Amino acid sequence: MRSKSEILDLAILGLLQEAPMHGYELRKRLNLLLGSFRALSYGSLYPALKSLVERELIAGVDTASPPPHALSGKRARIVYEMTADGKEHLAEMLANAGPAAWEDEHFDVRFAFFAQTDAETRLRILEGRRTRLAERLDQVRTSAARTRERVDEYTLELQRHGLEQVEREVKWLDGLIDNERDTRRERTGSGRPADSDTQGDPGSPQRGIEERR
Amino acid sequence: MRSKSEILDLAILGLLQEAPMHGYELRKRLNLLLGSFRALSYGSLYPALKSLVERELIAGVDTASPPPHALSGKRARIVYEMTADGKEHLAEMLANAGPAAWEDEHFDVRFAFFAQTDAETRLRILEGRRTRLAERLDQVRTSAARTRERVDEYTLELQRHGLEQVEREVKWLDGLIDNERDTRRERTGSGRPADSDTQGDPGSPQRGIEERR
DNA sequence: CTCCCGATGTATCAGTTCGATACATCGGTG
DNA sequence: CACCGATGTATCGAACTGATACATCGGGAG
Repeated sequence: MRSKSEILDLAILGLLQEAPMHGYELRKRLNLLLGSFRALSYGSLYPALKSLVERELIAGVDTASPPPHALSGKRARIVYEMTADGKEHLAEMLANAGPAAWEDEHFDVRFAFFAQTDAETRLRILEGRRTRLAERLDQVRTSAARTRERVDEYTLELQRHGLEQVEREVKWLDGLIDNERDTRRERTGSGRPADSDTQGDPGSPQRGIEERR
Repeated sequence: MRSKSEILDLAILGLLQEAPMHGYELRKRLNLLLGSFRALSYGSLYPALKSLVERELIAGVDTASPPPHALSGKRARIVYEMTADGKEHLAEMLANAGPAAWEDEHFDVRFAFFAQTDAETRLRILEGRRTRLAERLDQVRTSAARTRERVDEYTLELQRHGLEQVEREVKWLDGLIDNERDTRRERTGSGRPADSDTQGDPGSPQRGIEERR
């Protein structure tokens, strides 16, 4: 009920934080933000925008009507921008890392806005996510062991591949967590900068993700 | 509209092909079949079952009522089994590899029933899926190149990871495709009638099944 | 210059799916 | 024997999707 719309609110506010935008663009940015696909339909977006406007977390400005004097050749569109309340609300959401934050749908969005999230919360979310995945891994492996004999090879291969994907994701998370810890350690002062990466391709963001504000 | 319920029909029929089952079990099997998660709710399952019964593709037998003589201590449950029409319908669906077959939701299910699918169709689906993924990869890379400068490192990392996952999947598909081709060549190639198994379990992924802890 | 077409843009609706929940029985365990 | 978690069937309202309608913009073909 709330889960989806809540995370959608967060995503919208997060994007509007960077710059005011109109619906169409918002949708595009949202879709490419989330990895690759996962098309968000207008049927979700517009109601969400409406709700946000009603709650006065954002304000919609029609570009066409306001200037009666200047004949802005521009097409009519509604540009949304955050209000003060909206900024506050966003900050709250970003600071709060409830157990929902590491479920599938939520995690990607939360991660996408890590730059606006404090280090504490980042770490909490990453670790929560990791635990969640490990849990799932365990569960699947157990039930897979029970059905081992009764399934054909294709099904088996599908499960194996699924498992591998999740394992890969866990490793990815481990890299990110290490990175966060290193950054934190540097910040809190102790000597060793923990310099070189263990491998050439941990692929995680190199350091230097500082908060600027 | 149809897309989801159609694939759900296929999945149900495919499972019932193996053995008659009741709703609860069907759901469990379905959920662990599909990789790991992706919970299917009863709100979808029961209506689907009802529809299938109406179309007489399956038949539901209440285990409790039939035997008035034997006091079967068994709990009341409805076991579903395929009808002749259902088997026919399933065979049709399995033989048909429309362009929908390699979309995200469909592919997993189609793959899960590859053992019941002929080699021709298997190959078509695998290749269709591969093309689809490559397409997506291309698209994402292009749009990513355009936005490269404007996004923070976490967003970048998220996209990079997403891309990597898809690339990995493409490689996986390549392996499977090669495997199918080899199997096919063996079959059509030199005259070794000894190999003639009725329908294909043979090829299948050979790498996968290694030890689990 | 004009016409057409694909991209941009806002918006809604019917049909589906989901999450929660209700209800009931079964098999253990303390 | 009382509790409790797993098994089992079933439904409802809220939410989401895919399709569609409508309109304007920019640019290339003729």
